[in-house]
Amino acid sequence: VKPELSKTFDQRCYDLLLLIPKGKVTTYREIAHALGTKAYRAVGQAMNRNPNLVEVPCHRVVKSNGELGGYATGSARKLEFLIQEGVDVSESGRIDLSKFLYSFSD
DNA sequence: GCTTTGACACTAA
DNA sequence: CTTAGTGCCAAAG
Repeated sequence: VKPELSKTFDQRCYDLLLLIPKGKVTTYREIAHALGTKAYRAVGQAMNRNPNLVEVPCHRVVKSNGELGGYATGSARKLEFLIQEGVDVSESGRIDLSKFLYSFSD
């Protein structure tokens, strides 16, 4: 993927989110990596500020350890969305990244 | 332009 | 498995 440098960091994050196929998830780490930075937290900040939950599938972004992480309107919504898209979430609220992780490596 | 704020990650104990 | 501490970096105040 070739992020457009003219856009803001936040915008680039959103662009990457649009590449995530349905039924898959990615991690804050993967996004940061794809952008060539280690701003894991800044990625989360971008999501948190994202007012537009319908344009950007921010619910497909989880922590690198497989936990759900947070969500602007409540982590419960995030869980529902993921289940709805076919992602298996274990009882403890974890996702098997070896099966559902989408990488931006290209 | 410096300080604070986090939807995180990693290591060590 | 859990807790505690450190690092990270863009955006907002």
